[in-house]
Amino acid sequence: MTNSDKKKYRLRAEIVKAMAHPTRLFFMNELAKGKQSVNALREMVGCDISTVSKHLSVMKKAGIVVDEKVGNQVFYSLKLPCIMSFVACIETLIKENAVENISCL
Amino acid sequence: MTNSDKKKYRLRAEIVKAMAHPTRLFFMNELAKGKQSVNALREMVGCDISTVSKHLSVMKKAGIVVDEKVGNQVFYSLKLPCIMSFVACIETLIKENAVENISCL
DNA sequence: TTCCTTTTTGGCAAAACAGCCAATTGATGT
DNA sequence: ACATCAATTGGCTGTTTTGCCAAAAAGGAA
Repeated sequence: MTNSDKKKYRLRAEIVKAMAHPTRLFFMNELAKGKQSVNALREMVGCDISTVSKHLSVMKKAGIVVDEKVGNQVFYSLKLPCIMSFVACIETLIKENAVENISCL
Repeated sequence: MTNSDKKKYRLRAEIVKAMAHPTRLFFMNELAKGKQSVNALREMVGCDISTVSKHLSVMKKAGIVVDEKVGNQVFYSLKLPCIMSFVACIETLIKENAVENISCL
């Protein structure tokens, strides 16, 4: 594995890691429907606003979402909708796994 | 967020987490080309065989890979090739981000 | 059986992550 | 200026993850 390969996989991992959390996957789902303020997202998940803000900052740093200030508040939106096709694939995998579990009974 | 929603996102996160590591993303790439033994993968990445085995076991538990015993050794292969289309999407995102960084100079 | 090869498991210490509170920053209005 | 609302940041603790070594399984060959 070359050095630039290592960099490549580290870069990919940074993005995948930024999705690897239930709350952040939920945000992706909501933001795919349209932009939302930090507080609106907070209300949906019910945890501390600082926690929400930190989740969003991780996603922003990875380039998954973009933020936009409107007056007092900050709206986040999904940067690349193609990201959601990946979620569809994950769902396929979940269904596959479920079928397998059933056949193992 | 309903209870079954929470479960849904936890389930998704489990799979995404199993990909969220440079070494594991590299393995996905290699296994997409064809099955490989644990030791062959170890030689590619250069870390301890126990580390490799644990990475693979995480991926297997998540349903990303399947294993197959052949005599002495164990071969792993990618379960759902569709997973790799997600990597393509990540690459798009990386390129997008790179372009943005350039325009910020 | 004994030896050798391949892989998995247990255990441990270092590093990274999650989520809360408190304090701060930023924008708006009085 | 002051108060208020929205969001971010710092700091802290508890949890999870990583990656190594050593030990144990699991096969195959002598």
